[in-house]
Amino acid sequence: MAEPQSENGRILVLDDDARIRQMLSRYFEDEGYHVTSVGDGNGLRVSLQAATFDIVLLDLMLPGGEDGLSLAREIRASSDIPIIMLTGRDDVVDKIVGLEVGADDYIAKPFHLREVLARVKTVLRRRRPQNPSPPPAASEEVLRFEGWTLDPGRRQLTMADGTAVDLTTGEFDMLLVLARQPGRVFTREMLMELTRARNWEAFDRTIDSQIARLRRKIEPDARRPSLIKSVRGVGYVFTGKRSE
Amino acid sequence: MAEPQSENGRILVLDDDARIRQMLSRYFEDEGYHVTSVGDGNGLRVSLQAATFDIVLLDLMLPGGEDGLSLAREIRASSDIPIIMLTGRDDVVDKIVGLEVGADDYIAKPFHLREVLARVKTVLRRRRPQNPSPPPAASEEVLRFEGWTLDPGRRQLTMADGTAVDLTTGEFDMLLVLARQPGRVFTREMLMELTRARNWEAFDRTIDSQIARLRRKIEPDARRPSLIKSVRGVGYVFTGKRSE
DNA sequence: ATGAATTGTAGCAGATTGTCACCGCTACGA
DNA sequence: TCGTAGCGGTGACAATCTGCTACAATTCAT
Repeated sequence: MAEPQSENGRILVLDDDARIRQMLSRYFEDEGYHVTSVGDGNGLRVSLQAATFDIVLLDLMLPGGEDGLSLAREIRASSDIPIIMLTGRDDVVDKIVGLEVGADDYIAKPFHLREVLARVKTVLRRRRPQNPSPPPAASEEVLRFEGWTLDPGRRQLTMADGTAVDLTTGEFDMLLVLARQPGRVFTREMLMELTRARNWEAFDRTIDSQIARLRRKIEPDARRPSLIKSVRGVGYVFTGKRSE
Repeated sequence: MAEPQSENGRILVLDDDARIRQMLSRYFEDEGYHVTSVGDGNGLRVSLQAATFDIVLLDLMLPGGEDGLSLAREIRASSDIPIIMLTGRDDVVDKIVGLEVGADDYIAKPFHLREVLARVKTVLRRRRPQNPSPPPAASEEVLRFEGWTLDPGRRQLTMADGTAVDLTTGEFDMLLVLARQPGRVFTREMLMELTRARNWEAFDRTIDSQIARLRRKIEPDARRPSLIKSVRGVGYVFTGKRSE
């Protein structure tokens, strides 16, 4: 990347955990965003006074009497800057209230950086056109096929009997991309672009390996794949039948 | 190129950047396509009303409240004209959503004109059976004939007794193309176009081989084919009776 | 920082497909 | 009816491509 790409957007991060702040800062800066991070409500207020941001990532669980929801409400009172909340995994109430308060999306901790990036991009894009009615359609829908359940939000796959299948990030991403469009044949190049950040190099069998690993975990008989089939000379297709 | 060759296809380009529009226009016109280019969503709508096109090249990043994805969705709602999206280099979310919305392919900016031409040709050439680019859900119907069941979605063929027949990618594609139009005679050239990506070369018995292999797997008596018959001097026909 | 987990590479084995060569059959005219 | 030019059927083999195991390089989590 020879590009300067320094202004994808200005992000303000509020989290009491310094490691999380640093993690987000580094990642987003690498991605070409300008990041300011603060550890408490006052820092947030000061920063918002001092500069303008395109989006705020707001941790809802703050120590010491601080309350993320109040802060969100406070921000909303004076501006309509997009807010993405970082919530505890199962904090359903917070999520709901958060969206009511005017947050644009929420991400459950622990989260994957790639996921956060995706959400940020989505929100920023959605914002560009005037989007006066904040409550956006919540996050993505769950995909069901042949008894399996793929939950993009929680990033987990469960079998017919309810058992959770342990997929790695990469495996999950791969499955998600494929399963979203059953019957569509994806080339390796497309899969590479859609699941990795990296660049594609000519003779690369990475995708094949990943597919093999994924099959091992989800295909009853890896010799005769029923969910993910290969299309010689082209790539792979998801052949599971979507159910409602 | 002495020929007038003005009808390779009619392309509609939407991009807010006039330079890009011009670049694409000139290039594709040189290549014998008829190009109409517009700079915003309204232009797109008007053009689609006014004339018919073979393909749409759609920039996803539009200024001023316009949203390429919405436009793509809008187009899909009323027609199944092929769409190729022009996306930002790393915009994975856009790519995924774009494909979900029903785009046929995407090209990351900045792109090479050659590349665009290649993709356009590919998309136009084959509305391939195996590459169901039609609207997302449009899972195809299952074909039944003489007890056999051919399921394009799952890419599998089952016999009367429910046993799955193990067909290779090429065999499956071949059968699918033939079985979709029982009684229609396909020349070898058509079959080559419809089942392979490669180019056709004069003396090629590839199709014959593939047919032979396929027959071996599905014909009760390969000597006297009952499902796929040869038409001397022309090609092959599928003669199985479709049943519902 | 360090060990564990995940992902990227290599390379061999097995599949699948592209070509060739050879043969039998069909169409057609002498 | 016989002979001949072509065409289609096949088996054999080479060229490609995919599956998989093993191991190295990275990334992640503590």
